[in-house]
Amino acid sequence: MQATPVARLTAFGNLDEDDYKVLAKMGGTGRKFAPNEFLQREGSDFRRIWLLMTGFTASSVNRANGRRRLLRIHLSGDLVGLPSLALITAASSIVALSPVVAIPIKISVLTEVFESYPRLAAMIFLVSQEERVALMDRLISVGGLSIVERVANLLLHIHARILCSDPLAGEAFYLPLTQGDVADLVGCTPVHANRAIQHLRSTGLVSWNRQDVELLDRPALVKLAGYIPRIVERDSSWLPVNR
Amino acid sequence: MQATPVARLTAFGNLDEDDYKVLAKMGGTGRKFAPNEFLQREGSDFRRIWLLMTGFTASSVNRANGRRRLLRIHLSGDLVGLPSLALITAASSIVALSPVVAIPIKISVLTEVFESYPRLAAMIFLVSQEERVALMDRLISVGGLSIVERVANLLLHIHARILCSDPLAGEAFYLPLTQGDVADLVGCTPVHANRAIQHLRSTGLVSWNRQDVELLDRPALVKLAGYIPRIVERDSSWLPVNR
DNA sequence: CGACTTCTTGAGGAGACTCAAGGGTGGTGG
DNA sequence: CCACCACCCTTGAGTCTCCTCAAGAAGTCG
Repeated sequence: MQATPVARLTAFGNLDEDDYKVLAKMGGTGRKFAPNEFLQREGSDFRRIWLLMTGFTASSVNRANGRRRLLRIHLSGDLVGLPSLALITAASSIVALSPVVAIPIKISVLTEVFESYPRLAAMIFLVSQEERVALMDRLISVGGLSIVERVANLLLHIHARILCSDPLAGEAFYLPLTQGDVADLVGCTPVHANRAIQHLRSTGLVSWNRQDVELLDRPALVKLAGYIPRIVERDSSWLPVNR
Repeated sequence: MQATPVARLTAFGNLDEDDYKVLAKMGGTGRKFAPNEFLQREGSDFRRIWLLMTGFTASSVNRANGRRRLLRIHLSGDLVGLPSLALITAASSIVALSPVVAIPIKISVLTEVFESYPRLAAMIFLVSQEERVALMDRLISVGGLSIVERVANLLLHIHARILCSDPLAGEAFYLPLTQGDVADLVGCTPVHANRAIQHLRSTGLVSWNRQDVELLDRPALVKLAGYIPRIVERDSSWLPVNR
């Protein structure tokens, strides 16, 4: 297992040797997915989780009007499919937005983690809490901001996530999303997403050509979007120790 | 600890004697809160979780326009404050919407649960996943439905939660929310919430007088709101056993 | 009884949607 | 190598939902 995919876990504290040992068990062979291919289908009762290695994926649901709604974007290092563990059928699909590599993980590994690696279990638990906060932030965004503000918010969020796994990345990043994808993410029509993007371009806040995005004026974007950086609590003293 | 507050846990499987023993440690004396009183403040770095015994609470953030946004409603049996465990400062406030009784729980109890009661830990983990699904459902609602549909959705959701802790409850329930609260929950103005409620009344779907709500035609409401019942997976075979 | 909050109703305006059509780009196959 | 096709991006015009502002009615609590 490379360093990158565990970045979300190590944000909360250091992993010990045993943790890495059980994580290594997760590291099987990755499966490849093409854009718009599904890792999981909404309504399916087949229970499996994935560890994302590379690429962009999103949780998706189908809408009455035929379009889809993208609820949450997932990047490398994310463990996806956990929410549907609680239900008899999957609440959302998981769809690849770019070429993706993901490792399927057996649920039994999760059993072992909870039974024998309480520290690791608690850290996975914390990542899930972080996801809850992220969903709440998206709810604030969708319910209270204009489309231009939501797009700015989305870009800042993705940029922060990329910085998390690659602290040396600058203001520019690769974004393999169509404007239709952006529309599905911020909850509007492709036409309107296009207008919002052009507004960000014309005001000089963002450069966005094909799949290359650069945040030209991040402070202004932060102000525009009312963006609140979420800083994770590292070395939480309450974390249990492994036996 | 009464039976009701553990309903969300037992939905996933049976608890054993040890589980109840550690849960009993949680059961200190409840603190009372008046409506609009805060259990937790957005931005606070004081880390604590609460077990709700009675009353309605909600996760709340302040908006630029002076109003607040209610992100998620919490009822008795909910463990609130978990998401902010992952962050250095609380992402949202937790506010009482009715008279509330809640038991403060020390974080150290959580440490003990993860260390020694893996089955209970996994069940709390599953409730958090269920919460993620609920947040995704709210995101679908806010991003894709009209105000009338969102209000219908909210009523169906609350009704389902009440049925969960009291299976004998009928179609009528006590809802201690003002129309302003409803507006903050569905993400609109009080004026518009009022119009939506009147629409539901005039079409004979809902009876809503003061704090008494009755769903007069639940099938029609379900259809209107595109409501999808989320059924939890009971007796998940992967759940660990306690040592 | 008076002050306050909540509920209700009206009118005008702004943002986002729908429908529609044209232009650019990459991929495929002849 | 070129023609064609599919998808994505772009732009325009009209419509509708929802918001804002405003004010009055009803209910609640001290």
